[in-house]
Amino acid sequence: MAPPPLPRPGIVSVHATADGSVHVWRRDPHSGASLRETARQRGWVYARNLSDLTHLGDRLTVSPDPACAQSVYHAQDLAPDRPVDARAYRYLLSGPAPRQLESEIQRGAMTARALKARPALGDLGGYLRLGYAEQYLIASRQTYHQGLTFDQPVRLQFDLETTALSPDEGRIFLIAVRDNRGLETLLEARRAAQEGELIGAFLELVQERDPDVIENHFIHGFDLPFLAARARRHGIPLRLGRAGDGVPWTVDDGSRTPLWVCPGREVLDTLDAVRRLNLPSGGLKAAARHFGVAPEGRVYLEGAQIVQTYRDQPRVVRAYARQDVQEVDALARIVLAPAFALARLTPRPYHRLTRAGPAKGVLEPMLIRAYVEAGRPFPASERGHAGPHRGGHVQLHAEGVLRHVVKADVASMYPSIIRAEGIGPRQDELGVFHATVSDLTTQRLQHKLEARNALLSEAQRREHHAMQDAMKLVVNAAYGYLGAGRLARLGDQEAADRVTARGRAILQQVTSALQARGVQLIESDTDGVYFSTGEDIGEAAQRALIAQVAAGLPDGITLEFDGRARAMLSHQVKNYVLLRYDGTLDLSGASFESSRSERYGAAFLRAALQALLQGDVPGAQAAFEDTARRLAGREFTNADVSTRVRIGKTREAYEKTRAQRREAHLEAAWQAGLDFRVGDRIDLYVRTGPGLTALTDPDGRDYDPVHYRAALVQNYATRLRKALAPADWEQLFGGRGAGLFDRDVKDMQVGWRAVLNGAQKTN
DNA sequence: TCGCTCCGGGG
DNA sequence: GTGTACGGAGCGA
Repeated sequence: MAPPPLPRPGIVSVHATADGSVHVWRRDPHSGASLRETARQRGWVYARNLSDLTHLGDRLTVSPDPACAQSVYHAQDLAPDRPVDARAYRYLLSGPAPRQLESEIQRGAMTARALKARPALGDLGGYLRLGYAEQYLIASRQTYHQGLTFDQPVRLQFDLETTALSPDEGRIFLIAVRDNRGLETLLEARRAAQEGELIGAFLELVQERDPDVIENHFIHGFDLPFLAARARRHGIPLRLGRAGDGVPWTVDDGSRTPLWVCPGREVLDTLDAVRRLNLPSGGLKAAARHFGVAPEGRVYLEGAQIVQTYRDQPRVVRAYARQDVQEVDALARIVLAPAFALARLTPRPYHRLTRAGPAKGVLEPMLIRAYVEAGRPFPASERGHAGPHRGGHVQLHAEGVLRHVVKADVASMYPSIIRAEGIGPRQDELGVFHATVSDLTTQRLQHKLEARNALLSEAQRREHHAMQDAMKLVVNAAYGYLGAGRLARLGDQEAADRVTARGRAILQQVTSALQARGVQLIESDTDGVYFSTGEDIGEAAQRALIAQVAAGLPDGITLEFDGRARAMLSHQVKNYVLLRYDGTLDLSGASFESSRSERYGAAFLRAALQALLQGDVPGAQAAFEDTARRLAGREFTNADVSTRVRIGKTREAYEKTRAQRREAHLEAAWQAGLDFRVGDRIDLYVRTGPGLTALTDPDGRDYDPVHYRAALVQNYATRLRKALAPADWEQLFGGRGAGLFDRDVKDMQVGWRAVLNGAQKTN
């Protein structure tokens, strides 16, 4: 490769094409000015051997030196004087332009491998090729965003309001636009005939504001495809970008909604980032509320109401649309910050990073870059090994209600082990895996400190926080990458096994040391352990106890205090409830936080848990009796007992199969005459007589009390079994009615029992 | 337990 | 024009 140009800060977008032209947009970190540069690149591909290129004859030069500009095709031999694994990528190929190089490889492979059709480069074994922008960033030793904070690039948000969800059925009547330089405006087309002008005005506005980044929620799945379809219908070229004709295109990256790429501007979808957070809903409004950034006086409109509301009260819809883009801006600052920071670390464009997996998509390009920069062959993949992979150690030591509970965990256990033990893939002769994890961990600590440095501004601290978050993401991906099998080029399952084996040993050491100090273990899981001190010894003493155990651990391994609780109901591994000292209840695991829970049952469970965790058995009984009484007296509404399910068919599709096979959920919706589609959610409840029924009257009370009384025991009271002696549980919830040998409830106590050798496994 | 398919989300 | 793919739930075998 040619000697790298000097890296310069402030890259906000790179558009590199197969013909070798590269456009780079920068934002000057000091003046804020936008700079555009044009470069050419030859492109490069790692190759195992040169057997597909013999047809090039003397157009191909082979030497240990990097290509010079004159050589048409060049193969740099990265291991000229040493033996190298035949499966290693020994050569760095380059040509006049990426496409020409690739075409020659493909052409040569057809003859060399006697193929009938021209193969895709990706299907040809023996090559390692990255995207053109990635090739440019690595070759020029640059990454995005050096010296830039999140708001230095011009960020523009826009949001469409349309008359339907599909561009075949609806049109755009309003576009809300704002940017982080003070723009906030609405463009409208009150009549259908004005839609073309509306789109034109929007495109003009984008060119005028010249943003580096375009953001919205679900922009890849809704706004851009809708806009593109409507523009096409009007014959308007969608000049949104700033290179070539500026028209965006889609890239199928394997996800359901293709990625839209806009030359010279980064298209960022806040939904992609939100999806990583596993919130109950990924919707814009829910995410904004979750992060507390919903604007004051937020207008909420159902999608289907929007058109009618616009007709009757246009101001409401205008406010709604304006708030949408404000919300996207606020949400983006939070959820896009990790991707923005990651773009400084890995040689990939910003817009790729909300979708890129942290291992293959973020870490691996960094590893490849390290080999390219060192001028060394990229190692051959390890063949997977046969032995079964063992994960972390998970064990239940006690079940029932325990008091004064502490959680201790090993900080960043797997990365710490990788670092402390020098673990890395066998084939990684440069040790870049270990060096990368190690460097990132060190730098991360620095950023963590700076993020808390009171001398820095809020914005600076936020940048440091985002940086340490990004580094954490990569570092945590490292273990998974080792074990990822064939997908990971520098994966090594044996190394992954060494990490987990060491982790199990460390956890074992922690639990033994705790036991030796007389505490009761409750549950240990991979890198953490819950235990009870029996008596309340206070937080300081609990922390001191953990510190004593930590002192016996190997260098580089830290055991931390990770919270405490007044009491814990241990139900099953990973299924437990904590009563904090401030009275709040934390429920964990599918047994306690199922999305299918009915409102009446969830309320009972919380009330009963609250009582039991305070040792108040009569209180739990009262909650049960109260719920049972209200069920029998139909004091709950149908909505209180209903559960929400998702529909997997349309009404039409079900109509066809209904005669052969009835499906309970669909049948209920069908009977109710609902016009349902795939993905619709419907609420169902059980009625006396007809059984499962769609909820059409939420305030009604015609549910089946007998069914729900049984469900109260089966689905909810069951979760309390471990807290009580079996006979007591039967007496309280078993539904036998009062008996001769009944104990007085006031004499009953919550309790726990040790689980001797059960429930031990690895995950 | 595994492997496959489908969904999310937007007006 | 770009690039080997997201994560979880739910289902059937």
